[in-house]
Amino acid sequence: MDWSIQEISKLAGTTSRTLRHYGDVGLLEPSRIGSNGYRYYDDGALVRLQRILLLRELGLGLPAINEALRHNSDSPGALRSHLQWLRQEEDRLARQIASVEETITRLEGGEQLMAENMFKGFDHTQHKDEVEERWGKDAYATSDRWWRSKSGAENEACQVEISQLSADWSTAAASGGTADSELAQSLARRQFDWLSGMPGLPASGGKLSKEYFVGLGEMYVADDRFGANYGGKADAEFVRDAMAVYAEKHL
Amino acid sequence: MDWSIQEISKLAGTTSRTLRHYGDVGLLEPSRIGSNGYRYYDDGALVRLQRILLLRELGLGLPAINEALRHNSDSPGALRSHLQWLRQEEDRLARQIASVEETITRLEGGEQLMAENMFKGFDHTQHKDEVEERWGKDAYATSDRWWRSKSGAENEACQVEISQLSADWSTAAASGGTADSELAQSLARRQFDWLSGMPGLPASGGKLSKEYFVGLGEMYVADDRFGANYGGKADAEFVRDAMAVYAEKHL
DNA sequence: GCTAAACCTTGACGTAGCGTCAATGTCAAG
DNA sequence: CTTGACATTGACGCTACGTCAAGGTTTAGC
Repeated sequence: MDWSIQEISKLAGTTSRTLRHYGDVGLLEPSRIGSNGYRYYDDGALVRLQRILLLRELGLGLPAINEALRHNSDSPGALRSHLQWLRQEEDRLARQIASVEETITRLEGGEQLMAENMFKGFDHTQHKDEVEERWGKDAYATSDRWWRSKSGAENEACQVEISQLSADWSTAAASGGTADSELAQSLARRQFDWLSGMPGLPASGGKLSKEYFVGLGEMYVADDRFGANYGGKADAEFVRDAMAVYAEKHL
Repeated sequence: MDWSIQEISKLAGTTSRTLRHYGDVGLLEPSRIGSNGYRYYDDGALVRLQRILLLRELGLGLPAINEALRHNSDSPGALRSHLQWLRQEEDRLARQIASVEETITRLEGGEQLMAENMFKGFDHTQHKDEVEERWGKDAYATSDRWWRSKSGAENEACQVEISQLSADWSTAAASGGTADSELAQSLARRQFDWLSGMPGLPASGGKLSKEYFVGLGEMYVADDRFGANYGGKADAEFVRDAMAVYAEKHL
């Protein structure tokens, strides 16, 4: 007892195109091929097809399905790892939804579509490649995880803090003071303190590493994103210099 | 002040390939193109690029981003509809996760990776919404549990039985007999007996409810899935009529 | 002035899983 | 014999780029 390609496709609730595709990728071959080239499927193929479709509905990819069926159709191994992936996706989606909601809220509050960008460049996570090269992959990953793990409220508080700091730097730079002025140094200390609150950053003697702190200042100048969010390169240089002075004095 | 393609890609934390792609699809054109064909981007382009990347991280597609930026970069309209889609995805994922977990549990219980599809359309559980509306949630849930609770062997036996019944219906419909022919009526009785074996179905006087039996026949016609598994709408009508005749005579 | 390194260009394939023509051959019914 | 339904292979399309490939440009060092 066998069926034509269209018959079996209807039996299983799919399309003939799908069956041809499964044949092409070696997932389900016809049990017989007529002299005219027609594909015919028997009930063994039907059972396999139904298993394939079941697994597909569960979200597995075709290669994974092939593996699962080839290895042992009744062992939950493939499903377990697939479940992990699904949970990760769920997490990712949840975070993305939270981000979108937050962004909408901020837009409604009259803020610009720049919010995180102001923050960008202030910590090292935006200089991924360079930071990985200089301080190792963990520094980036840890800090990034930390940032992403913050709740909406915490996140917002962070944003406010960094926005304030950012605005104060701008003001100070515009006021024409020097990098070793009291104002600039107090800002450098706030910046240091803020960075100290982030985990995974290079430290020495329990404090944020001097090398890292100075290097970050250099990045601000080298990487124009920072300057782009402020008054330009001059401001970035001002910040860098103030940080360098602070580092020499206190680190 | 403008940057080369690689400079701006690093500034924004992306790649030159991405920038070329954005140029190709008209999402972000270079602000200037040198006589040698080199692309150059100014700070206006940088701002736009950063907005693009922000929206992209939120999961919007490139066309949607283009719309959002062209229409009004600070209106949350696009984000709202995107949020809806994200929530749907979240729902879908949650359901998929539940299904996978259930499947794993059943596999651990020694059950087979069964084809529920052969069975599709023949009982009411495939018409979930409608059956819940007409006969209450219990009818669906009970029957579904019953089905799922069957062991692999039982399940397979069931499959064979229902496949046979299904095939016989097809033959009878194709043979051109009437709904009140002996053949059709014997099939209706087999169908009735089979359904009688399922728990949770509406009954009256110890027998399967006439109303339910007739209604199920109507569903076969109304819901194209049934016809799709057979010879089309005509066959479904044949089955429905035979069932109705049987119900009048015996219920 | 030459050369190698580094950076630029366009072009095209690959990805996941089919949907959707297109051009053409085959089969069952009237 | 014709018509219509169904079959075949082939190839493009879709998302958002990654990844060569082949070849031109600029820059830095000798």
